[in-house]
Amino acid sequence: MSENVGRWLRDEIENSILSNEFSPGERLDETVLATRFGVSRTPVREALMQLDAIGLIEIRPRRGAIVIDPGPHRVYEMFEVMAELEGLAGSLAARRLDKASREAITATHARCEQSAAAGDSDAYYYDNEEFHKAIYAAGRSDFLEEQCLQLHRRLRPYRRLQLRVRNRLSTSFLEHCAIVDAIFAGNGDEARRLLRGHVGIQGERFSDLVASMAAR
Amino acid sequence: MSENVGRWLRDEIENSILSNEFSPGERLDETVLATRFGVSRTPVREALMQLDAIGLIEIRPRRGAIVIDPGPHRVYEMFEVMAELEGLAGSLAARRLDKASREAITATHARCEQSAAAGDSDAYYYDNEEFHKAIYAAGRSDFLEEQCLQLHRRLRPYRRLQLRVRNRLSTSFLEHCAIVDAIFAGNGDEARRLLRGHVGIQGERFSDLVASMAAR
DNA sequence: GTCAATGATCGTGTATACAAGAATAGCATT
DNA sequence: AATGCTATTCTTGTATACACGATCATTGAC
Repeated sequence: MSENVGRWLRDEIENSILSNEFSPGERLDETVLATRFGVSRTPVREALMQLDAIGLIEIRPRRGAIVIDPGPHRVYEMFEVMAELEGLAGSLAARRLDKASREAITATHARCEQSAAAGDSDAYYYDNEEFHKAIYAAGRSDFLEEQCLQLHRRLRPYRRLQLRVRNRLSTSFLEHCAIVDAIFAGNGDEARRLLRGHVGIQGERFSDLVASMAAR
Repeated sequence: MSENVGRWLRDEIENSILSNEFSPGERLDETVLATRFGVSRTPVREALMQLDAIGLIEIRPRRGAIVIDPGPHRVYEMFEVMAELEGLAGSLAARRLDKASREAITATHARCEQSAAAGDSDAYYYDNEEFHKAIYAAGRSDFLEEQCLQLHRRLRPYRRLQLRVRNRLSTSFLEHCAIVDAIFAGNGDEARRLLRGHVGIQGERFSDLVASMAAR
């Protein structure tokens, strides 16, 4: 638990939203949350204000807070931006790669290979996340890394859904291989291009996303 | 004034920070702010929590809030990301350009031409902002537009400093011309490339930035 | 029977009071 | 004289109380 209750609540509620415990459109009652977490309304309000500032919920004056529903189209737009940022991270990584980052990428890539070979979708989901985080870090831009992590967090539930699509696991891993090659070869433009394709949602994958979102 | 005091205060304090009325590192005393704005501490706290969530200030437990100082390096990183996002916006604009967006770009571009010709740096600063916003909107991605506007806001003071550099005004406008041409020609890749170059900070322009930041 | 208006109830918005921790200053001791 | 410890004060963190607005239900009129 964090040292101040407001921040702790923010993380707690944020996780609840991102793990779909609070569904989009659902109203978040301050007193209910307060009693549930055993605190007063004040820190709850502070947490909600922060989540509103981040854009996870919307506080309508005198009408309470509701969880924002991004909707398929907006999620698509978020993936579009995510692809761009990851592309930048990849190109920077290719240019600035140092020993530690190289090892981190190699290690996480190896773990992805194992879970992909085992066909373990849940394990791959986690390892894949670590792989991408290793690339963010390798870009050596604190701000970019933060932006990537933040967007990644918000898109996490949808990434998980994507992996459920048939054959996506092995395809994803093959793309990883090419990305690693490009980064290690110092080929920034290629790394950027590959990551954009890897993260972005094109063509039929958009309908896959919509379908899996509807199936929730 | 917004309908709820907390949000109004957030905007107010945010503007004060971005216009350098509160300098980086400065402590923001809750009671001082409360009396200054004629409200109680509660909405002040809510505003500060939100600014903390956005990343403009830092609240250290039991030690109060201070304005974050990005520092030259981090500002550089922010411009790097901004360049990438604007590049994406430009490429989308080239692909999806409709009549309204085309007219908006043409109009703001024309105003830039006037203020550039007049050598009016302040007017150009404003018109340039509108020009870029027109491109964000032309991309037809709500999420991307929001991200661009948010980053633009935070970089606003530094953009202003940049324009003070000698000859930057006419150079900037020439770059605008090429960007408009690329977008109107439907050449997304070219628009992306040009915007990246236009917004990003390369080579000596970084030292210009550092110098102007130190001169504040 | 349906629609509108008014009142009651519930929930948010702001203020204030109280508690706990951190910083600073003063005093004592080495 | 310098350093460390303690006490006081100031500021933040949390709770509670009160007020205003919104929504919903009930009643009355058309």
